[in-house]
Amino acid sequence: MEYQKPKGTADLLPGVTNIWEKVEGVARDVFEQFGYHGIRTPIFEDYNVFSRNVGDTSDIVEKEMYDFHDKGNRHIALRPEGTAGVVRAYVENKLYGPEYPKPYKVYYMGPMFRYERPQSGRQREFHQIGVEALNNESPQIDVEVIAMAMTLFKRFGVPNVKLTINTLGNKQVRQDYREALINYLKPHYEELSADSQERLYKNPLRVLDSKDANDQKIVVDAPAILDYLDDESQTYFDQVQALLKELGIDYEIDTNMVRGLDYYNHTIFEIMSDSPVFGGGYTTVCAGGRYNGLISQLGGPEEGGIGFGMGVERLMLLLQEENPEFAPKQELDVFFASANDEGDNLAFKILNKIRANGIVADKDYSGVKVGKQIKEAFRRNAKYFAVFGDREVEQGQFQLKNAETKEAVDVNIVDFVADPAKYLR
RNA sequence: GCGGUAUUGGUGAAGGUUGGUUAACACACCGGUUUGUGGGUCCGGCACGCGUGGGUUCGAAUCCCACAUACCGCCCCA
Repeated sequence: MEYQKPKGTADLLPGVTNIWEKVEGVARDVFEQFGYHGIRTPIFEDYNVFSRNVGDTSDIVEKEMYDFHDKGNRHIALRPEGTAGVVRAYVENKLYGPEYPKPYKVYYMGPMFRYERPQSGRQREFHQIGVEALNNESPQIDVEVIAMAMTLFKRFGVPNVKLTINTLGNKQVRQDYREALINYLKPHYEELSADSQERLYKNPLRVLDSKDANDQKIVVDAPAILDYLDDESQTYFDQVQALLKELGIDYEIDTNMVRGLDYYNHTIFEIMSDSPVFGGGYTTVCAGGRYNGLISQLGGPEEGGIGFGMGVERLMLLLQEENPEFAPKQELDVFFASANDEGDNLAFKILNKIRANGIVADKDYSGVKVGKQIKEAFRRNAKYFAVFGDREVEQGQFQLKNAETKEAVDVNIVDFVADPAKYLR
């Protein structure tokens, strides 16, 4: 093989693109229903848009960013996530102005890039569907965003997912808690796994969701963030929970749930699946949270925001397992076969006429024998197939056959072109 | 970034430990049997090559090295 695709990328071919397109279509419908509209921001941004805002304690910035210097010596990075670019666009276009709706609600879907070791459901070029609700600090919006994500999974036909929420509190809370956690873990330093020892000062919250069994034992008695919430943060979290209950949305609180990106605070949530495709245990397919402070950090006003991102590749795995019938089969209304040149020319002309009526139609272009052409009709899932042979064409007709019932009728060409749908039910 | 397993036609793959003449078998596909109506039968065709590049050898899919990619685990994350 002379050329192969770059590591961690994928070719999506017909047969799977129909599933992707259906997923995107369903997502769009749901988002629009909730008042969100599409936004498309660049796939690459100034390196600092991500490095200074996504967070420099996260590996995403430290070692997973796809960055380079362009011919003008600008430091560019392929976007590793969606939020920073959207917020940058929000600020740059002054979408916080009085003439714009508040909150400003957008959605996006597209490729993201992280330089990491590929595994099932994770690639270097991967895709996310995400939403952002900017310019708000209302628990109602938190719950709306969560409800929207849950609705999405319902519409995808995979209702067996688990919602987990937590709060990180405001900036001060986060700081206090971080300190308390370090103080708790310090005496256990020698017992911690090597990974966790490293995490202790860099990002102590990460120790909480360590997979190491011994770490987990230590963490059981660690202080919980809920004990460090101030009144404001506590009230906010209580309101979010109350609203979730009002909408009848089931959830769990996981005080050990943390976030890979630095900009989060207050409400964070994940939607997880324990589908066997993920090889046992829960895997996150959708994650989001609030990021008050990010907008001002990027040069905008002091406003809050909240959003989520969904990994499309993981969603595809889930869909394939839990709802394989999700995407419609590709099929034809009618396929034209012909026995001679005259019939073939006739078929070509009729084909292009009835397509204008919205009929999904195709014909043979290889000139093989009629029998082969008809075989092709079945292979393509045609509902009907038409045969243009000597006998029929002479009489201004063709034979139309229902592929399922095998019922065959001779159809007058003029009548057929006038109202093809009548014959193709 | 670290560790492990793998890579043979359109597909599933046998073969590699014991290097040696035509790379097994099956499916799919193509042609014929059938100048006109899908799946049946029978006949025939279908890898000058075994991820890529080197090396060892009289000779390599088989042994050695490097690289690439895929998959699994860690890190991390959606």
